[in-house]
Amino acid sequence: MLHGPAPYHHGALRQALIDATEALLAEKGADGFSLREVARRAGVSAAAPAHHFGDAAGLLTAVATLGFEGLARALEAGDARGGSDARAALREQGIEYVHYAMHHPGRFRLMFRSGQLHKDAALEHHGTAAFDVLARGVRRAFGVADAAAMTPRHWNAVTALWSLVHGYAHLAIAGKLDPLCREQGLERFVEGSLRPILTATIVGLMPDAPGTA
Amino acid sequence: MLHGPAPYHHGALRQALIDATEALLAEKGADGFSLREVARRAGVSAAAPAHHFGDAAGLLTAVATLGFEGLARALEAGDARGGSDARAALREQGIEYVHYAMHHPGRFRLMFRSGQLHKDAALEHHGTAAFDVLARGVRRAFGVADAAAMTPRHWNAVTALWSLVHGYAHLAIAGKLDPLCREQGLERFVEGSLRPILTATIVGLMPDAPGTA
DNA sequence: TGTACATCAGTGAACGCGCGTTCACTGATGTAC
DNA sequence: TGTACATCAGTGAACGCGCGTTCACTGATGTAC
Repeated sequence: MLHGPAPYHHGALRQALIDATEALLAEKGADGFSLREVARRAGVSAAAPAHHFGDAAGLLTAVATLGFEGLARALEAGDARGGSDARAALREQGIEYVHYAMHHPGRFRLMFRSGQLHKDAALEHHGTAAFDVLARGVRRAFGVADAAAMTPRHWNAVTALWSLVHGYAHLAIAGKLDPLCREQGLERFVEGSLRPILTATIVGLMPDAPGTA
Repeated sequence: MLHGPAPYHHGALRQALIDATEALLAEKGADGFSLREVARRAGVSAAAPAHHFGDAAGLLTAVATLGFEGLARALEAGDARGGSDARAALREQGIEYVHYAMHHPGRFRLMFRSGQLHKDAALEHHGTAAFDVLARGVRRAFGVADAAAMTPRHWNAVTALWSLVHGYAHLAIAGKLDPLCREQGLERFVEGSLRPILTATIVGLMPDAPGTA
């Protein structure tokens, strides 16, 4: 297959820029990001990214939005893996959350750096959607049928689980858990510690709730 | 008291630069930071900060080191407030951790952005010292006399509590808890939710351990 | 106590660099007839 | 089906800016005698 000269109209510039941004985030984090560097990697002119996305925050917001979409999918997959055991489903969601962050550290950090993102309906929507997966999981584990029936105690459980996995994820990708690994790699350490931590925490938060649906 | 012309030798340049950096972090976060801006705020020449600290990472490392020192002190204070009740002491440590982050968000985030910091013995030392306050609290709550007697289960409790408060702190300063506040301010929300969350989590992590020393 | 001198903290002008943004442009695409 | 034209995605050279760093310097401080 012969490669002619690049066509004047890229055709998939948006995706190319997003891919380049993902690669850049993975490699250097959000600090190494610049519109010009992204343009260079995508093989387009320096002005192209701003032409498409308005400014750097526009491009980063698009990437963060996709990030929340991916996170929500991951949480759904964890939830499904738990099957009819509501607590197991919640635990698997937590494991997915941490794995997602560890596999996409640059993207994950970006998603929570609101200072570099636009306030945007799509971003907000997908952020809320991911949160809702967790909230539904907690509701199911408590046996609360209706979203309106959530009490402060139930919301506290949501907050606690989110905080737990969010903190664990952050510490893991910041290398702060490395000293706790003791010979084994981070991957193995997480495998050994995250599940019991989640199990114990879930029991603490809902000792008397129905364990399975 | 008359202010003469600024003396050629500043005399407290180090502290002035650290103060300016703290103010800048508080105002614009680590992204708005530059050596020139710090110099401007401290009223010294553009070259002065690098002269003193080598480079930006040097100055930021100094600030982060002080940050860990302050965090350790805050945790100690929380621990003391808990008195002889080891679980209460642990809970108060957690509350201090979150409050520290909320009162110094820029500094707190910097402390965990190892990409912008030097690997430094003093930084490492004070980071470990803060961690050790928490680890000692857990040891006491489990009734483990010797550090060498810590089992994986005990370390998991340390990891879990650290993750919980770290995640809670991050979410709080990122504004992610705002939608959960329901009319009340973040401050009040934290006051109402953090304590029960910590209490329940501690129970989950150490259901059979001696509650008080 | 006074003088000479070394040290070194901090200066300030200059540098080159990568950045985001501009703007007149190019040329592929899609639509009207 | 062919032609004319509007649209607009993307170009590329140029701009001004703030940055970190350099380097010859200044002048206060501390020490030796």
